Amino acid sequence: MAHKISPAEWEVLNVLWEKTSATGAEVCEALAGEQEWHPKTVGTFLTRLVGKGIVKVRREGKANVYVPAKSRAQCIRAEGDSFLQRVFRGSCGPMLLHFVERADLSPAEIRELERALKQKKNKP
Amino acid sequence: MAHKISPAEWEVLNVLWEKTSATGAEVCEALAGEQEWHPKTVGTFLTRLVGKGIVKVRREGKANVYVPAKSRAQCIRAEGDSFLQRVFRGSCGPMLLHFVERADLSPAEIRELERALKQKKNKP
DNA sequence: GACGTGATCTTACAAATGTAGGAAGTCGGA
DNA sequence: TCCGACTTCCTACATTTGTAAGATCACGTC
Repeated sequence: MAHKISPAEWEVLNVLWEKTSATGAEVCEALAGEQEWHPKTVGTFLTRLVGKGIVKVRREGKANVYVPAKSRAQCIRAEGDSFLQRVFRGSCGPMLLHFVERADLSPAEIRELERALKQKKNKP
Repeated sequence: MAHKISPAEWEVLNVLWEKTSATGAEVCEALAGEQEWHPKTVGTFLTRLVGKGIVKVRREGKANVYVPAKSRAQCIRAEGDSFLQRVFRGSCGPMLLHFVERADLSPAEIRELERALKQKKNKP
């Protein structure tokens, strides 16, 4: 948990988790349109992620293949906790209320949330 | 929206919003126990916040009084959006689900959330 | 086996962030 | 009025982050 993940690194990581593994060029391509990053810039982020122990690298032919070393859920948990602490001083209720009021949710998502809440109510 | 609020600045801002206004020493005191910051460090954060236009300063006697220039809600919205984008790629549903499942909610909070969801359902 | 083409590794640098030290201004008292 | 105790203002410095250039290395081809 030591190292923090920067916003740019999150972008890269999201691609990696989605594809389960990728080369630098692949990451770059996947981000095209969203983030116009120079391949070398992406390379830096990947190297840094490896340095932080969040991504592992393996050589395959002439290119490196990067694969996440930590699960998405794990990182989300840490980042979510820190966000909650920072912005809402740890109060979950108000935070959820804020997002629910602001969110753009499909009926299906609303139903699922209601289910989750009901479940929460039943087991203390 | 130009300037970003750093984690340390959030701590300071939270105090300011809570007290509606405070001197450097007061902020420092309010944070004692949570964050062991040197008064000069807190001073730097306050000055930077003023520089970013998020806080206004007014002289009162021998000390400066700092008062937020932006509403808490305004800053929370920006930070929430950025968090949502960065970590959940903008998908509100999964984000909410994550927090609901992980949250520690009182029955009252759960009821309020359910109410908010119901309201959401009724007006698309 | 030399060469061009990509990809990686090493290095750089500016802006932001965390953390203060030192100089200098200001108010309450001796 | 001069002192001491606080405060603030200016300055500093190490890290982290965003953004890449230059050097180098590996592969397929001639």
